[in-house]
Amino acid sequence: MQQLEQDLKTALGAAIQQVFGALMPAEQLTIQPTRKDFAGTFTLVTFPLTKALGKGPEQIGQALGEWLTANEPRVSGFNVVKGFLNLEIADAEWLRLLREMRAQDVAAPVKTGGPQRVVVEYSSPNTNKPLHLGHLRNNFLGYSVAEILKATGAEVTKANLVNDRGIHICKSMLAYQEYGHGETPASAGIKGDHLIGKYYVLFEKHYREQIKQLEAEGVATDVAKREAPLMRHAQEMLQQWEAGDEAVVSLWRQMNGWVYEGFNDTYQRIGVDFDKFYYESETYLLGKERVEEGLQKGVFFRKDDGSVWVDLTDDGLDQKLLLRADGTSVYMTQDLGTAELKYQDFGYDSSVYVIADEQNYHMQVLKLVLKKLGKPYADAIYHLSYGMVDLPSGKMKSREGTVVDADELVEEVKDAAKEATLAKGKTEGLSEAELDQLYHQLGLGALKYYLLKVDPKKRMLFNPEESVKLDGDTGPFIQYTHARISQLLRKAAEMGIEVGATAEVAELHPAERDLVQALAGYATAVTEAAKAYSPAVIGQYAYDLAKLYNRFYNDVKVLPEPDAAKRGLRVALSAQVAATLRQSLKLLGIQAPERM
RNA sequence: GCCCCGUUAGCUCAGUUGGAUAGAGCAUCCGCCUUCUAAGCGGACGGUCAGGAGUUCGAAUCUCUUACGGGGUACCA
Repeated sequence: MQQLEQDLKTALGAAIQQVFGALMPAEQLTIQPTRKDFAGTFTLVTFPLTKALGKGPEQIGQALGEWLTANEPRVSGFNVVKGFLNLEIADAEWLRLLREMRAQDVAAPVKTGGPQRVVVEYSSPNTNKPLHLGHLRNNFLGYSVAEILKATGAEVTKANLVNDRGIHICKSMLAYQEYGHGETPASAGIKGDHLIGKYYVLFEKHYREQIKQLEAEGVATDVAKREAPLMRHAQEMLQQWEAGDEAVVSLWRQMNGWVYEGFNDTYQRIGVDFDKFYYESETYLLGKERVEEGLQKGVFFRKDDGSVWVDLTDDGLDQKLLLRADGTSVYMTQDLGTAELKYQDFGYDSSVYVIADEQNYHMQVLKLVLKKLGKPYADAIYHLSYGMVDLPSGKMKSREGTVVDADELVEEVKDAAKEATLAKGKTEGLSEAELDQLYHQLGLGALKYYLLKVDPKKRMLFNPEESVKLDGDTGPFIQYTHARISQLLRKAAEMGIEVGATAEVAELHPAERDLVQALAGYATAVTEAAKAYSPAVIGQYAYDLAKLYNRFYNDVKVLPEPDAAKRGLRVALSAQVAATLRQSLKLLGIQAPERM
C-alpha cells in the first residue's frame, strides 16, 4: 500500500513531465485517500500545480488522469472534481495485494527506520499505596507502546522503576509502627499493597490533625506543615534509612515485600510485564555521584546551607534543587542515577519515560541537567507525556476518597462482561474455567480499549458506565468481530472450503475492495503509531477494520456463496482480517477470544 | 504573576504534511435475524470547529489576540 502510493507519485511525476514538460519532485505532490463520497482510492490535489504548470486545476487533473489510465496498468479509472483527481485502482492490483499479504506473517516487523534499541519505562509505582485508575492508563500505555515499537523491529526492554524509597514510604512505615500492632497481609486478609495504603492514609489523617492543632495554637500553616511531629519523625526516619539504620531498613524490607506481592498480583491480572526492574533504593546513590560530578564540573552549585542546585535560568527555567541540605536525595537525584544505570545496561538509542503530564517540567529539567553533565544519552530521552484521567465528578482526589482502585475496577469490568455474556447466551459448551477466562478477557478488553483509544497526550474522562459497554467503538466490538470470523473459519474448514483462489475472481464487490484496502493499511498504522507513540492509532485502525468487516459480512454471503472462486476469496479475506485484528489487539495488550 | 497545554454534535472522542459537503461511538427515533454469531448492519436527527483578527487559491489545522478550563512554578513524587 505504501509502495503503491509511492509508485503512483512516481508515475504522476512522469505524467507531468510527459504531458506538461515540467519537472515535479514526487515529494511535492499531495496524495491523500479519496473521500468516501467519491469513486477512487487515491486523490491528487491539483491546486498546488496550477502555478507551475500554468493551467487550471480541472485541466491538469483531466490530462494527468488520462495519461495514467493509458500508461499505468494499476490505475483503472479516474474522475476529476474541481481540483481533485481521484484515481481508481484495478481489481487485479487489489487481488495481488491480498495474495501478497496472505503470503506474509502479519506479526512480522514493519520496518520504519525508527530507533532500534529502546527502553520503555512505565508503571513505576510508589510503594506506599495500591495502583489506581491513573496507573492503569500508564501501564496499558507503556505496555502497548513497547509492543508497537517491537512491531517495528526494535529491540525493546520494558523497565519498571520502583520508587521504593523516600519520604512517602517512611510515612506508611511510621504509621504502621504507631498503629499497626504487627498486623500482616495474611493476618488482616488484605493484599499487601492495600495494607500499606491503609497506613499511608492513616498517616495523612493524623498528620492533618496535628497541623490543625498547631494552627489553633497560632502557628502559621507552612510552619505547621513542616513542624508537625509526624512529619518531623518521617524526615528523621528517612535520614535513618539513608544511614542504614537496621531496624528501619528491616521494617522497610518487610513492608516493601508485601507491596511487591500485591503489585505482582495486579500486574499479572491486567496482563502487563517487565523485562527489568529498577529500584530507586539502588540507584539514588548513583544519582548522588552525578550530583558530585556536576559540582566538580562546575555546572551545579552549593548553597550556604549545604543544599545543591542547578541554575537553569539561562534556559528559561528556574533554579532546581538536586540534593537537600541534610544530604538526603530528592526525586531528581535518583532520576539522574537511574538514567545513567539504564544507559550502562542497555546503551539505548531511545529511552521512553511513560509519565503523566504533570511532570512535564520535571522531565524537561532532567534532560537539561543531563545535557549540562555532557551525557551522550540526554537527547535519546523521550518523555511520553500522557494526560490525567478525570471522573465524571471531576479530578480523582485521595483526600475525598474518589480514587478508583485498580483491583476493584478490574473486578467490576469482569462482572459486567460476565453479565452481558450470559445475557447473550452464545457460550454453550465452554467449561467454567474457559468462561471465567473469557469474562476476564472481555472485561479487560473493554477497559484497555477505553483507556487506549484516546490520544495519550490528552486528558481524558473516565465514565464507569461507558467503560464496560460492549457496543460501538469498544474493545469487545473488535473482539466480537474476531470471534465471529473465527466461527466462520471453523465452519469453512468443516465444509472443506478451499481458501484463496484469488486469481480467478474477475471483479470485486465494493465491500471486498474496501477490506483489502483497509488490510493493506496495517503497516501504515503501525508506522504512525510508533512515530507518535500512540496506541490510539492502532485502536482506531482496528475499529475501522472491524467495522468494515461487519459491513462486508452483512452485504455479502461467504459460506453460502455458490461460486467457488468468490467463496474462496471471501474466506481468505476473512482469515486475513481475523489475523490482522488479532495482531492489532495484541499490540494493545488485548486478547482475541475464538468465540464469545 | 510567569511558563506549558487544552476548547470540534446533547455526551465521549477522531480529524495525517493546510484541501472536496468536518467524521465515529453513545444517547433519541425508524428499519433489518425461516440460523456464515444481531456484542451486528442500514437510515434519520444533531456543528458559528470557544469568540475575534490575520496569512492564501483554500484554515478545525498556521500566526496574533480575548475568554474559559487544566497543569507546573526553588527542599512532594
